[in-house]
Amino acid sequence: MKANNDHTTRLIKYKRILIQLKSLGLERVFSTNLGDAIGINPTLVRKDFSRMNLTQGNRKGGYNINELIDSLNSILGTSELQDVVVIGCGNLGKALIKHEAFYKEGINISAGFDSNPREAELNGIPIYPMEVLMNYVTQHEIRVAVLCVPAGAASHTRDLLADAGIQGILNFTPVELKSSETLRIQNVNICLEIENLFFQISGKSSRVPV
Amino acid sequence: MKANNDHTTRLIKYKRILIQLKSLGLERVFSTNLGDAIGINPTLVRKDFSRMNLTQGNRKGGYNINELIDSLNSILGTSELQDVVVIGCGNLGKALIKHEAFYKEGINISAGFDSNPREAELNGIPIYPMEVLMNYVTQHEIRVAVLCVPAGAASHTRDLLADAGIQGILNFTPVELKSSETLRIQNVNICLEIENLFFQISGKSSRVPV
DNA sequence: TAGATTGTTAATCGATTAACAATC
DNA sequence: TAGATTGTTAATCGATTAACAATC
Repeated sequence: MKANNDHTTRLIKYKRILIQLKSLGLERVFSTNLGDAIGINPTLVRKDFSRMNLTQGNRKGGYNINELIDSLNSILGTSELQDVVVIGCGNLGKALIKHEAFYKEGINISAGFDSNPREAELNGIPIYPMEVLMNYVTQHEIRVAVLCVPAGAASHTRDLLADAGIQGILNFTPVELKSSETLRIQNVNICLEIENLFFQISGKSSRVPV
Repeated sequence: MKANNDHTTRLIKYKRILIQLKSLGLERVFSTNLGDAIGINPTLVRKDFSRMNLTQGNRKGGYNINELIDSLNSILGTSELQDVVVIGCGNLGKALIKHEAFYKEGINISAGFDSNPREAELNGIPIYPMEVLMNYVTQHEIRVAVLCVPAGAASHTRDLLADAGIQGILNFTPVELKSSETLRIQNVNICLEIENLFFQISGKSSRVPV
C-alpha cells in the first residue's frame, strides 16, 4: 500500500521531469539523470521502469524521452484535464478554486459545493449548495473531491461523498479519514506537517535512537 | 529519514488521540486502543513507546493517559503556541492566514510576507513586504515558514529564507525543494496528490505487480 | 573493439509483526 | 492465583541498493 503509493509518486515525478527535459530540447535521458533529478539511486529508476514492463532502454544511449513519456502516460492515465470538485468553500476551498496553477497541471475544478454558499460562482466556477451534490457528481461523472469543510463536518461529509459515488478524496481537514475498498483517501494534515517540522528542527529528533 | 519521519508522525498522532481520550474522561489506555485509533498494529505502538524510552506501561492496566501526554510533550516539544510566517499572500497564502483552525492546534501565524502586499493586515495579522523579512525573522526568532509563492519564485525564495535563518519550510509550491543540513523542507504537492488519487482509483495501479 | 549503460539477480537494510517471557 | 498486558527479542516482510552479465 504505502510502497505502491511511493512507487506511483515516483512515476508521476519522472513524467514531470521528462516533460521539462523535453521542453529544453533533450531527446534522450539516462537513469542517472532521473535519479539525480528526484533524489534517488539510479538503480531504483531502472527498477521502476522494469517493474512497469517498459524495457525499452538502449544499453548505450539511455532512454528516449518521448517514448518514456508515452509509456508513463499510458500507465498513469491520460495527460488530459481531470475534473475534481471542491467541497466546502471557506477560506481554503475558495483559495483552491481561485488557484489558477491547477489548470496548468491538468486539473480542472469543475464546481464548488458548500452547505451555505455565499456566492454563485468564483472565477467562473459555479458554487452549488450541498443538496445538489449527488446529482451533479452523477451527471458529470466526477470521481475525485477535495475536502475543505470544517473539522466537525469532515466525517459526515465523507459519508455523503461516498454515497454520491466519489472514489477519491484529497482531505484537507485535520480529521484523519481512512481509505476503504471503494473510497481512497489522501490526507493532507497541515498542522501535523508543521508540528513535524518543529520537531525535526528542534534537534530532539536525533535523540530518538534509530 | 523517511522512517524517522513516519515515527515522528505517529508520535504526534498518539498525542492528539490521547488528548481527545482524556477530554472524554478516560484515564488509562491500552496499546490496542491506540493501534486501532491510528490504524496500526498494537506491537508497533509499544515499540514506539519503548523506542522513546518511556517504559512506563503497567503490565495490567495499560498506560496512564496523563503520563503519556506529558512524556510525548517533553519529547515533541511544548504544546504551547508555535510561531510561523506565511511567505506569499496570494489566494492560498491569504486563506492560510485567515484559517482560524491553526490557532486551535497550537500554530500561530505571526505575519505574512509578499513581494507586493495588497493589504497591510488580514484578520489582524500584519502583511509585510519581502524586504523586511530578514529583520523580522531575526527579531522574532521565527524558525518555520509556510511557502505559498508562485512556482517561478519558489527556488529563489527558498534561498532568501535560508539566508534569513529559517530552519523549516512547509512548501506548497509545485516545485519540489530538497532538504539540506540546515533547512528541512516538507513538500505538499497538491497536484501530485490529486494525480496520485486518479491513478489509484483508475484500477491501473493493480496492474503494477508487487 | 572498448566503453558505457541497461536490466535483473542477489545482498542489504530497515521497518513491521509475531511470539513470548516478565509481571502487574 | 489466573488472566491480561506490557516490553523486547527474533522472524518476517518489503523496499532499496550493489553487483554484474548482457548488449548497444
